[in-house]
Amino acid sequence: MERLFLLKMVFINKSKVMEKEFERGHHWCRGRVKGFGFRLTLGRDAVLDVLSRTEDHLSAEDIYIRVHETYPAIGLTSVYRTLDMLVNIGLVYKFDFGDGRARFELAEGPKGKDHHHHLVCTGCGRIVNYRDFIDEEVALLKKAEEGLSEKHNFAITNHLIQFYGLCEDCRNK
Amino acid sequence: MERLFLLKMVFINKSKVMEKEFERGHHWCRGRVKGFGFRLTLGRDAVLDVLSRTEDHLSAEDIYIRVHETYPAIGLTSVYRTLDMLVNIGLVYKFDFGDGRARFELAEGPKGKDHHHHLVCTGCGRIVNYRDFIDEEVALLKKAEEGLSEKHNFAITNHLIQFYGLCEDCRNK
DNA sequence: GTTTATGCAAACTGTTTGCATTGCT
DNA sequence: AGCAATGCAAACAGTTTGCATAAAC
Repeated sequence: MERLFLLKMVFINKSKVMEKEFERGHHWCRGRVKGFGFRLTLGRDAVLDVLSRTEDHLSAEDIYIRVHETYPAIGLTSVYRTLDMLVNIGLVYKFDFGDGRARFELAEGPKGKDHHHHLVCTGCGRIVNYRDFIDEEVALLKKAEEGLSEKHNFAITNHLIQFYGLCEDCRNK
Repeated sequence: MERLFLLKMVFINKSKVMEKEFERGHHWCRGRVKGFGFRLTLGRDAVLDVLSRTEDHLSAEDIYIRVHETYPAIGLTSVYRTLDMLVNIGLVYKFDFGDGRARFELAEGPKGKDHHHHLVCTGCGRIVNYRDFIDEEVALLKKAEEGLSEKHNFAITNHLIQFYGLCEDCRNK
């Protein structure tokens, strides 16, 4: 009960503070969830909140831990189920960076898509978002998509680009 | 597997590989394995043989089953350990297509690199190799690599491109 | 004869599922 | 009220590890 109250207060305070233009992340997501006929529960809202507040690439357990701080009632299972649902409705992307656990990030911010790709350090696993060369990539990929659709009869919906290498720290070892 | 050791062996082995002209099958791989100081066992040879005979993207268990046909003494554990070693020396690529199991393919055929990327059907999991637009992609990626190396201080060693979509069969359902 | 590689079984890890209960709407 | 969503524990799948044995070199 009191944690419900606490959670509400957090939201209220945050809203007041951030009401301006630095929107409190995921309001717009809620309509999307409901729009698909899913119920907007505290757990789901908390998961969306965590995702909307970070640039990191969180694993299910990372998310569970962070949500747990403000909403301790949540179980890891629900995090998995929520993420699965969010991926299915296209609100969240699921990535694999080769370390055996899935990573998640919001597909879209309040300001629209934030198209970027990932730079993965094969030494320490660090992941960097980059937004350079995106225009050229998109142009090329559009072309490739058209060609591949025709040649292989695929209806292409998505693509993935990742670069692998060693970050500065790992190179100096 | 110590990095230092591997690096040394790479240089020593370079000439050996070059002097051995292109032979049939996976003969050329053997020198590479030995060159790195590993023993060429029946099991390892059989794994390489399976990989060299297919265009498919086999999982560890797929490989185990195929090797088992000609060399029933092999255990799944050895397949995993062999693949791990082959990935480490760069003879094999390891991929993840999102179905929860790793897939492997020979990095290089007797005729040299066969640079290609993958088209993944999200309906049935079918994977198609494509070799179109590779030149343009490589040109763009080279450029991106240079820029990213500089900007994010990464020494980029590799990249991954995948397209996702629905194949013809899955679209008609 | 050394040292590396192997097979087996058991451990591990991330994820999924069955089921009784809770709690949105 | 009614049904979707949840938590817990147990199941699951792919992969890894410990250890005694076998086999390359």
